[in-house]
Amino acid sequence: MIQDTKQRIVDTAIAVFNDDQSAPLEKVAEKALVTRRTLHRYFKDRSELLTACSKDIRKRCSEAMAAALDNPGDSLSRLEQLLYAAIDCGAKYAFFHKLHNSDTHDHHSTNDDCAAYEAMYRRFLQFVVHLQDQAIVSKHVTAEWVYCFFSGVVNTAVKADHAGAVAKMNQKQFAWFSFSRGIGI
Amino acid sequence: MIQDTKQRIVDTAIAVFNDDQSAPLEKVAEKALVTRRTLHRYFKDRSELLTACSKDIRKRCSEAMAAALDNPGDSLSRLEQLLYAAIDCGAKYAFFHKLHNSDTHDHHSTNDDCAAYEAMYRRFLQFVVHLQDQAIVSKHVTAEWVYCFFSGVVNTAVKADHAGAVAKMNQKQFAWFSFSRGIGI
DNA sequence: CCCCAATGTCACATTTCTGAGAAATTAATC
DNA sequence: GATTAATTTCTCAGAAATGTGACATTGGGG
Repeated sequence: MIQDTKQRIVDTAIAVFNDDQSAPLEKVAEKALVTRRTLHRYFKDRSELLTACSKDIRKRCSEAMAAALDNPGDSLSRLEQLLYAAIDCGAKYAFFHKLHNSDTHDHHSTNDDCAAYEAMYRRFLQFVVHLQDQAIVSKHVTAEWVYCFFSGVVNTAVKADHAGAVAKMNQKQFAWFSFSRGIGI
Repeated sequence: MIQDTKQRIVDTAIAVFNDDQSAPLEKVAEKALVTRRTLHRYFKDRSELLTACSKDIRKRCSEAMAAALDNPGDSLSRLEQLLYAAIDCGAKYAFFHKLHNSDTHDHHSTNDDCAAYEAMYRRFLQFVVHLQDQAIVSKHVTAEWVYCFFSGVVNTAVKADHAGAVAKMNQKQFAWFSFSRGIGI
């Protein structure tokens, strides 16, 4: 039960901060259905909450991505699973990406969260290059672009779902359609 | 000169708010290379600045998109020009989209800005349906998804450029490659 | 029924953000 | 070089956000 509330606050905070970095904590508390006072019982201050978010993201998101890549099966279906995994992470994935690519963020490989992001990023690039060597992914685009595009499609899918612009059942189907073709598959 | 500063503040504000809605005005002023006091001389308060941003966006972005659609030439190249126009609008386009799709935003067709957004949105959908009828765009995806995807690709291209993840000369090329194929062209 | 852990309520000090006045400074124009 | 417009600097008061302490309330488990 205690973990329940704490986790709910973190999940809410990720969604809120992903949308608005400087949103007041009151907003997070409200959406998490607790008082600001309760929020502060679990997290001393804003930065501690941010840290918790970052850690949670690292754990869930990074692990989900790694799991998809570790999948048995051919490269192509691994790529597909990777996309689905990221979409399932939703705001978490979006925030993961945003956190480590913001102007203010100074990257330190010594920081566990940065290291995890970097590892995921590197592995992704490597995987794409591998797919390009197999002539599965087009060489008209760079691996860096494929990564950006991947993140973009995930964001699009998550937002479209949230806005109700696509039926739930179509979300992943459309995302994979556009992503796979968009990288020349 | 007076217009210079005012416009610079608006441009900066759009970029800053696009990244962080609740960013303090100090941040906007700093990036616009003026004092917060100067900012307040042009804009009474935050909401007036926001309004100015919204109007500026409507003007530049909406017009650029309309111009691309009014182009002579075949449908396909119009679509391509539309994408390039949106990418050229950069943060403005992103913010246009964000403003009118945020949870807090309550849409009123009577509001000029909302009306402009709605008009652009409708025209886009109509155009896509037209392309689908001509069998240029795949019918596997809905027009709504194509719109979301379009915005997503624009965002991706703008961010990738800003982050230096792609060479400037490749930005539009990659974006069109991924977008066009991503909708089944 | 009582206890205890989780949460809520309220009150408060502190900090940051906001908006505006007045005078000083800079820059361009004549 | 005097004049004027634009901007900065300094100041301040009020608003909003933040963080905390003391105490009340609630809702299971013993």
